[in-house]
Order: sequence, then structure tokens, then C-alpha cells
Amino acid sequence: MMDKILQIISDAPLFNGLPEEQLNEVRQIAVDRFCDKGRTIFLDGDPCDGFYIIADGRVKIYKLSFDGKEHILHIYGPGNPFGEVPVFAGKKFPANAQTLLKSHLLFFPRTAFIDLISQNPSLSLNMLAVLSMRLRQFTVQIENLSLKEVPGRLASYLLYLAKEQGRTDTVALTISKGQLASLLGTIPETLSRILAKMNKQGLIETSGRDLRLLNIGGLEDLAEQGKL
Amino acid sequence: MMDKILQIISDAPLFNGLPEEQLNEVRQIAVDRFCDKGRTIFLDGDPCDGFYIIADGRVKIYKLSFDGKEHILHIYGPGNPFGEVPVFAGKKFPANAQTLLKSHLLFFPRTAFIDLISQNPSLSLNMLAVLSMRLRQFTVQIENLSLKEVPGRLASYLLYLAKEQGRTDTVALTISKGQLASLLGTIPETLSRILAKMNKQGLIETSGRDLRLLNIGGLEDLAEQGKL
DNA sequence: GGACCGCCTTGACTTAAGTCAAAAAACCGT
DNA sequence: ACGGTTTTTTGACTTAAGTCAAGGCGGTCC
Repeated sequence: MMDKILQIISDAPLFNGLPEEQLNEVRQIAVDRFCDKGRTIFLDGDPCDGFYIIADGRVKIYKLSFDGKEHILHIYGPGNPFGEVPVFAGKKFPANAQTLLKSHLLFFPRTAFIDLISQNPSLSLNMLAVLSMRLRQFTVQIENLSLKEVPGRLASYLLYLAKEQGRTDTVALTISKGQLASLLGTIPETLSRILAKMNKQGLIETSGRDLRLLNIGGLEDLAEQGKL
Repeated sequence: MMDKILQIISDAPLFNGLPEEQLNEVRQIAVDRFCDKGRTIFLDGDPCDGFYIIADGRVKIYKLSFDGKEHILHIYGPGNPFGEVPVFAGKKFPANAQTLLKSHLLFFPRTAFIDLISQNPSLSLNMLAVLSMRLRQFTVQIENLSLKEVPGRLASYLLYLAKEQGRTDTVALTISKGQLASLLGTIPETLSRILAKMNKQGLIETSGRDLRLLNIGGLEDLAEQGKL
């Protein structure tokens, strides 16, 4: 008899390499949670009593400005943990989280999880690795925001997507263009104009959410230099 | 007979709450390193074989753009660790590090430190807390960069400094204005103009590196709204 | 004291990107 | 296929902030 939740836990990078016995302990403390699309999971500043792993679906982590403008920090899919920061420091969520699709989440209560980590060096090293990778991503994001212009950020993102999807010629956006704009730290109008310009320059060819990358070298230059 | 290095280790937040015996183990693996002002400690992309704690001095962590523009991510002082990310993931430094002052550093070799962490749940929880706090700071930085204009970022920074220095009326910049510009994601000319404008508006009064905060409420509005 | 150097400021100009408004296109459920 | 909503695009305009260039201020080292 197979346990679906145990299967998800076994596949998650966070629990990679743990012996069966410890996976079972992790499974003991996991709590199922199902969410419709567009459901808020937590808000910036909410007190935190645990973190999540996505079993299925998609979640955006985002910040809001005073006047309601949103900047997306991450978009996570199956296998990704989120909301771990306040488990270890600060006790409050540093950003908002909302489902982009109908999603199945696993919730891990704070104190039970800390107990597990304390007894479990390889789990703690896995968690250190997860947080370290996040920090690395953030340094890239900050570099992009402050050192590159929007076309450069877009080019970086397209190349990242191409690598992610294992293609060199075509990529399919997994999110709406409006959301992509928010992820790149800009607005839909600007993104639309830049895509149009890159079309005209022969760098890409767009059709809906599918893009053909016509000039990888040109995109790489753009991503590196940050300017057109 | 007192050991200065042991003293520094005992005072560092990373080793907070560890029993004496474990502090001694940490001390065993620490390596002294002295650096003059302006010395590069590591460069973005360098392979990493350990991380540092500042015993004394000051270090900037920064990214460089293609054409040499710099963005400062952090400025760290005594007690702060830096360069931990590649210890746990990725193996290469994600940014550059350089001393701003003559500094005394403690170096902790990667493998020895990982051994310690594995045997030592509270050390690993401390490290998780350090990384989590960094992630929290980064979310704030990204929020500032993408959702606030330069005046708003400056106001946030001044209020942060005031809190840091335990004052409400006066703050002293600990870095040059040029470096502050780089920390805020802008350039010296822009920073200078904004300081002049805030002077004219009666928000602050500048004299060299000392600033008087004349209107805390106004600064808080500015920091929150991100706009003038 | 005076010449030099780095840091900071100011001015005139350019430009990337945001705003507001409206049209066009894609998407959805019935 | 239809009407209606949402998403995307386009246009005209504004604005924050960067660039380039020139002065000013402040320290310090003979």
C-alpha cells in the first residue's frame, strides 16, 4: 500500500538522501492542505507556525508596495519548499504567498520540524543548502535589478527558461506576461514594448506564450551587458 | 591566560549559546587572517573552501556590472560572518568581498566546519538562523529596489541607521556618500541631489557625514510610500 | 601657506521606464 | 459561436534617474 504523501516527501530535494526511517518521521509531522487557485496562503508579517512544500500546483511569493504594486520574488512548483525563513529567524513571514493554480501543499509545523532537524544532521545540511541556494538566487536578482535594464533582465530570464526546459530554440512561458513583468521588476506595458522591440531586432519571435529564440548569442550579450 | 580568538568566537552571534566545550572545538579550526584596507578577500565566482567571521574591521560584499559599476549588497562589521553560502551550496562565492578598513578575520575551513555542524544541532540551528536573517534582509532590499524610488530607500536607510545607533535625532554615516549611493542602488550625483532636496524640504540637515533628522514622521512616510 | 588629491556637489542634457487611456487580442463559460 | 471578461498591445505624455562635464570643498603632505 503506497502512501502518496510519503512519495512526495521522498522526491523533494529537501529530503534528498535521507534514510527511509527518517523519511517516515518527516511524514509523521506533515499535514495535507488543498488550495484553490488564487488562494492566499499567508501574508507579509503574519506569524508563522510552520512552512510548506508544494506537492502539486504553483505558488507565487511576492511583496506589495504601499500603493498596491506587486513584485514577484519567486514562483515555486512541485517539490519546492517555501515559507521556511521565519521557522529559523524572526517568526513572521517576510512576504506574501498565493496559489497560481489549484494546489496541494504539505505543511510542516515549526516545533516538530525543528526537533527533527536537531536530531538529524543530514536534514539540517539539506536545509542549509536550500537556504544557501535561495541566497544565491537573491544576489542574482539584486544584481539584475540594480545593474541591468529591463531588456537585460528579460534576456536573462529567457535564457534561464530555455535551460530549465532543456531547449535552445524555443521556450514556453509558464506564467502570464503580466506576471512575468512583475517578476522582472517592471510593468506589463514596458515588457510588451520590449518584446516588440526584440522582435523587430530579430532576437526573438513571439506567438502568445511561445517564444522562438532566434539569436542566442545576441541574447547572451544583452543578458550580460544589461543594455541594448 | 585568555585567548583573544576564543573571546571573539564566544561573542559572535553565530556561536551564541554554545557550551564552552563546543566553543573550544570551533576555536580549534579557526584560522587568523589580517588584511589591510582595500584588500580583496574573494571575487565573485572564486571557488570557496571556507567562510569568514570579522573579528575587527569592516568588509563590503558587492556585485559588479559588466561595465564596472558596483552595487554593494552588505557592509559587515565585527561579529558578522560572510561567505557562508558556498559552504552549503554551489561551491563558488556569489559576490565579491573587500575590506573597507584594516581588518582582522577568522577563517573557518569548509569541511572541518561541516563536521562540527553535523555533530552539533545548536550550531546548525544558529547557522540556519543566520542564513534566514540574510534572506529576510534580501527581501527588504529587493522590495526597496523595485518598489521604492531612491528618496524612499534613503529614508529607510537613515531610519535604520538611527535605530542601529540608538538615536532619534542624529545619525553619523559610517561609510562615504559614494558608497552609500552604491548601497542604495544609485550613483553619487543622484544621492547628492536627493540629500539637497531633503534639506530644502526640512526633512534633514546635513553637515558632512553627520545628519540631523528633523522630521522623523516625514521620513517614515517617505520610507513607506517610497515616493516624495 | 599653498598645491594637490579625492570626494562631493551642481548644472545641462539624455534616456529608460512609468502613467494614463484606449484599442485589440486572447480566453472562458454557457 | 457568442458575449463578456481578462490580458496584451499601442500611443502620447511625464518623470525619475543616469550621463557628462565642470566646479567646489576639505583634507593633507611638503
